[in-house]
Amino acid sequence: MAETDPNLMLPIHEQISEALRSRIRSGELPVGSRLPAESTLMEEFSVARGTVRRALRTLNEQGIVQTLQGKGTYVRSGRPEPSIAQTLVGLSESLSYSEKSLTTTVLRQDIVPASAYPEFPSTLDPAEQLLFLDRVRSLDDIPVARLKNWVRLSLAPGIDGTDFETTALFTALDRRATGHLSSGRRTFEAVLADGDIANTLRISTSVPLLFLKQVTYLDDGAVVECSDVWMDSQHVTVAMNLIR
Amino acid sequence: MAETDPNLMLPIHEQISEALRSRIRSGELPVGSRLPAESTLMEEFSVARGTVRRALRTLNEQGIVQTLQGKGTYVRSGRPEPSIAQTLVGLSESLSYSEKSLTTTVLRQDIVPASAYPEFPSTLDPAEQLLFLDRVRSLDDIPVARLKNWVRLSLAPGIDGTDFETTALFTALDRRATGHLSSGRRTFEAVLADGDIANTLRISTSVPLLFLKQVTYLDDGAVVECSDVWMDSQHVTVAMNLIR
DNA sequence: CAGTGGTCTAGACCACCGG
DNA sequence: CGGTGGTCTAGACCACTGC
Repeated sequence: MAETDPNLMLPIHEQISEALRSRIRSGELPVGSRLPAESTLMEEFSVARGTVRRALRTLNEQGIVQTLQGKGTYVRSGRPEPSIAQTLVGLSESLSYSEKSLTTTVLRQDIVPASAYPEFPSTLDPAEQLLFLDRVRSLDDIPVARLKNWVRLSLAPGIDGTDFETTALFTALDRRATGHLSSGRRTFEAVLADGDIANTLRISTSVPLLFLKQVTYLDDGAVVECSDVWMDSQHVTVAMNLIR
Repeated sequence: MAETDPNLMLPIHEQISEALRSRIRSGELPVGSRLPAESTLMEEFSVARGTVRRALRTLNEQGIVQTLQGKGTYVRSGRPEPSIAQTLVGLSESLSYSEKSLTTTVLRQDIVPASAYPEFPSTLDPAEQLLFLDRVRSLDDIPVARLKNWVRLSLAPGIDGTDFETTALFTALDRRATGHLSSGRRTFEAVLADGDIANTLRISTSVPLLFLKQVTYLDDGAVVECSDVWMDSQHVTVAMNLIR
């Protein structure tokens, strides 16, 4: 693997996976076709087998190819459209695939001490400042989701000046965070709406809601943000695509 | 790594990841603590570094630990919920990471014509045979999930002879399906239990349940199975890990 | 600086698949 | 059977972390 610009130096396994991705995009490796055997790729890229396998692992994890023992590695049939749940994106990024108009109303946007939210999923100095965001998302003017977010201001300085009616939280985080957003975790539960939630979603308290708890991590493992989301599944469904 | 029973022979890296999972469950490795360094684990298990890394990779993918360059591998905060959602696995595969005992009761196991389930997510000959499975999953004898599955017998011949109290559906599908399981799709909703569901889960009809609709595809894109799952989120939480 | 994980090599043996 | 991927070893060098 030649590499001309030292600034663009990427691990060899990433260069290989990108080269293969490119062949798949161009149609040189059509859907359903078999990739060259690992031994062939070793020779072609002049690397050890472990490096080829590391590259193929990435493509498998991305759902681009599927490796079958004793048979080979095959280009997957057409990639499913981006799903809301599989990669780390904000709710608005995923809902925006819909044709309906998405609007956001900010109910509260305050700076609070960490002691005001002891459930924050990592231990904080009680005096640390958090940005508290309380919003309602509507599709075609029907409220469908209530979102409460807590953001560590020390890890996203200046984010409190954002207009969150027009800017998605993830967009602001990408710009302001001291590190890169790296991973997240979501849990799903079913709950009944409490009075406050029911009011803003204009439903009764006996309606079951989809409740998501989310945590967003930076590269270094620090929790930069966490959120509670209640969704009315009569109006929005959470879907995800899965890879074996 | 000694291995006495050749029938139970598992790859060494899986034995190591299970050993570490067990230490985490038992509290020997508490939340937030650092795992032994890879070099230490090499000595302890008498394996090469690559094998240790393969084991840690599994735990990372399952969201149980988080590895940080130059620092170490840490036990993740939060309950170790099984991450059912990121890769295509059956419910039992994901719940089995819990320390509780998982049991399955089969309520019905019948062959029905496709006409009996018009909601099947692909167009079928009304006379085609489907295996209908109706099961209850319990953790420590508390019923936590009700599962209804419809499997196309023509794509998984002989699967109707399986004992589904001891064999997971995905295990049977892996063995019987005419192609490889390749992908799937899940949707999440919150619903109220109807009378029948409430009875089997021993809850009232006003309890909100997590409702999952799932579809499983083969390599060639054919729908081989679909299912409806109701889960009591007071007892089980669905979690997923997300990568940016 | 020492310790950690990330990458990479060059071999080896095995299990699975298909003809 | 030959070809494929799955596992595993025993090294090596490097980048990042924290003291």
